[in-house]
Amino acid sequence: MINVKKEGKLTIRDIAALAGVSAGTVSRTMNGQAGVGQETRLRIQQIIEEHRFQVDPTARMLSTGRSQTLAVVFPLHASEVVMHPIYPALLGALGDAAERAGYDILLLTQSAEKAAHVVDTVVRRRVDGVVLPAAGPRDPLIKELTGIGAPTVLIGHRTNREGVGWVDSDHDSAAHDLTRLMLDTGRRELVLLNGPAHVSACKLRSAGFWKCVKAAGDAVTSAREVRVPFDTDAATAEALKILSGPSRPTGVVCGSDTIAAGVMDAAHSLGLRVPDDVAVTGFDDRSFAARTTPTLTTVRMPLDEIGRTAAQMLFAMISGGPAPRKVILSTEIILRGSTPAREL
Amino acid sequence: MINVKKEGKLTIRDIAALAGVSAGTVSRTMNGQAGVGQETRLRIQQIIEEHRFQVDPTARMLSTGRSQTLAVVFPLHASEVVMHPIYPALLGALGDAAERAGYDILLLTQSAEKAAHVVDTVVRRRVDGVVLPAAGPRDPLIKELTGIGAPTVLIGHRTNREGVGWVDSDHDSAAHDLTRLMLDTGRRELVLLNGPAHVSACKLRSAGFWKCVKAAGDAVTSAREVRVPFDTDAATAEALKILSGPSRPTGVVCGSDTIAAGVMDAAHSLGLRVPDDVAVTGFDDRSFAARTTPTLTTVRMPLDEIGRTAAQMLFAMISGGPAPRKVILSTEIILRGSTPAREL
DNA sequence: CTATACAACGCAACCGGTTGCGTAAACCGG
DNA sequence: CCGGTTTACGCAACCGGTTGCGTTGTATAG
Repeated sequence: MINVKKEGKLTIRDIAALAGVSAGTVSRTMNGQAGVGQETRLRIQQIIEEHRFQVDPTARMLSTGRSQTLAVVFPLHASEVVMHPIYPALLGALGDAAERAGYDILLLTQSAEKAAHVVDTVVRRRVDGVVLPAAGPRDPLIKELTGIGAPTVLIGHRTNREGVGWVDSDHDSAAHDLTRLMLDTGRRELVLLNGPAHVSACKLRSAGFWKCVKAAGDAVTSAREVRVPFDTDAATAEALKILSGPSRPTGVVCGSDTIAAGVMDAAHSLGLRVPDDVAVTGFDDRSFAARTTPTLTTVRMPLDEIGRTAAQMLFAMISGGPAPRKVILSTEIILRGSTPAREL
Repeated sequence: MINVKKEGKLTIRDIAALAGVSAGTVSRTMNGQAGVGQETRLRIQQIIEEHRFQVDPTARMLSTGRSQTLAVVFPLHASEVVMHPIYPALLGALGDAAERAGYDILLLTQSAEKAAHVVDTVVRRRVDGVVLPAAGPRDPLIKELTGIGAPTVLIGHRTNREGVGWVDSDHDSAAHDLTRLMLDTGRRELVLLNGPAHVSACKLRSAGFWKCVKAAGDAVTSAREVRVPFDTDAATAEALKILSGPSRPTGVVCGSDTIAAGVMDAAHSLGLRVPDDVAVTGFDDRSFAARTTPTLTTVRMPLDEIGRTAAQMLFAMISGGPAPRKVILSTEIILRGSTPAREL
C-alpha cells in the first residue's frame, strides 16, 4: 500500500556495496559489535550518515526476535476505568520516553479477562516489554506474561511476584498528609470515605489515614472508615447518612474526587457549609476538582514521572541490567477551597 | 527475550509437511488465493485449525509490506490538547474496531510539528493506515502521509484534500440546536462566546449559531460573537466585560465547557443567577460539566461512533474499496441546570 | 624463523512467510 | 484418440537484516 520512494529504499547490502564490504560487516558496525576494523567502521558510519540509511525494523525483528516495541494494555469496555483521565497523561509520558529510546508503543485492549489475545500479540509481534496500567494484582495476564518471559511492569498496583516490576504513587503518605491537614486545621471528628476494599490504592490510603490517626492520639475525637464504590451518587447516599447521623464528622477524607463530589453534594443538601461545617478532600485531581463549589482539595499523582519510570524500568528489564523493580513516587497535595486555610 | 514455548513455534513449513504439501500451497490456502484444490484446501485448513497455527505477522510483514497495523498520531507535550478527555474514548473505540478486524494499533507521538519521525515510522513499520485525531487541517503531516500513499483519516477536521478521509461531529447542527434552545426558553439577547477562530470546529459552531439567529428573525433582540481561548480564566475575564456591559445577554452559548465554566464564574461574581438571569451552555460534556453549580447543559460528541467510523473508513481505504470518505455524525444535547427547563 | 593467536572480514544459512514461474496431470472439444 | 487449455501444486527466489563459522592477513610469542 505504502509507496516508498524508490531512492529511499536503501538496504544494508546497498550500503555494503558502497563501502566495499559485506552486509555482515555493516550489520556489525551498526550494532556496535566487535570484529570490525576502526577504519572500516568509520567509513561505513560515514556512508550510513550520508545516505540517511535506517535499518528496516521489520527485517531486524524477523531475524532477532526483538522489535523495539512496548505494549500498553488497557481493559476494553471497562469505560469507567479507561475513561479515567490518568491514562492520557500516562500514555503521553510513556510515549515520550519510548520515542526517546527508539521504541514504539503498541496499544492493546484486553477484552473481558481474556488474556489469550494479549499474550498472543505480545509473542507474535515480538513485543519487548509490557505495561499494565489497569490490571488488578490478581489478573491472570500477569502470570501469563511472566510465564513467557515478557518483561512486565504494573502501574498502580504492587506485587511481590518475581520478575514483575511496578511503579505506584505513595497513596499511604498522601492519605496521611491529608489527614494531618484535617487535624492541623482543627478537625477532630474524622471519616475516611474510601473506595472499594479490593482496590489496592484504597488499602494503602486506609493505612495512611489510620497511621496518622493513631499517631495523633487525643488530637482526634473520633475516626472511622466507610467504603463506597467510586461513584458520586453512591457517595452522596452514604454521606447523607454519615453527615446527618450522630457524631457528625468535621472532616471527610475521600478515596477519590468522585466520592468527594458526592460528599459535597450531600453536605449542601443538608445545609452544611464546606469547609466551615465539614472539610472535604479528594484524590486524583480530576478536572472537575477545580470547578466544584467550593473547589476541591485533592491529591495529584505524578503521572508524568510514573510513565517515565515505567518505561525506564522496562528498558532495564529488557537489557537484563539491574534496576529498581519497585518504585513508589510521591504525590502532591493541591490545596483548594474544600479545606480551611491552615489556621494559626 | 520472549521465550516462545517450543511446541508452539509452528511455521508454515511445518504445516506443509503435516499436510504433505509445500509451504506455498499452505500460504495460498490461508490467504484464500486460487490455485489450491478443494480437497487439499480442506485438509490444510483442518490441520491449521487443529494445531492452532497462526501466521507470524512479522514475516508476513517483511514479504508483503503490509502489517495489519493502524497508527494513531498524537501531538506531544501539547498537554492541553492531549489531556482532552475525548482521546481515551476515541482510542477505546478505535482499538475495539481494530482488534475486531485483526489490526493492532501503534501509538505515535508527533513532536513539535516535525512530521519526519512519524512518516518514518509509518514507512518503516509498514503501517497500513493512519488516524490523526488532533492534527490541524494545515498540518504538513497530512500532505506527507498522502504523499507516500498512506491511507489517512482525520478526526475533528474537514478537508477537501484528495485521498484523505475525515469524520467529524456535526458542530453546526449542535450549535444551531443550542441556540434554538435559548430562543425556545425565552432568551432573546444572545452571545456566542466561541473558541479560537483557527479551530475548525469553532467555525462550524459559529455558522450554526448564526444560521439559527438569522432564521429566528425578530425572536432575537441582539446577537454577537466573541472569541476567546479555550481557557477558563480568559473566558471569565471576557465574560465579566460582556455581562457587566450594556445590553447584557440572557443567553450565552459557549464554544467549550471550559469557556462555559468561566462564564458561570463571572456570572456568580457579578451576582447574576444561572440560568435565571443568564443561561449558559457548553460543548464537549467534560466530566466537570455535571459538577458545576449549576450543572452545565452541553453537547456530547459521539466518540464511540467516531472511533468506529474512522477505523472502518481506514479499512475501506486500505482495501481500495469504495466508501464514504467524509462523515458527519450527529451529537447529543445534554440538558442540565444551566439552561431553564423548557417553558410552556 | 616458524608456530600460534588474534583481528578483520566474507560467505551463506538462517528468520517465516509470499509469489512468479515451470511442470505434470486432468480436462476439454473435435 | 490427440493437441490444447486449464488446474494443482512444487520450486526457489525473494523481503532485509543477523550471525556462526571459515578464511585470510598480521602481530606476537617461542
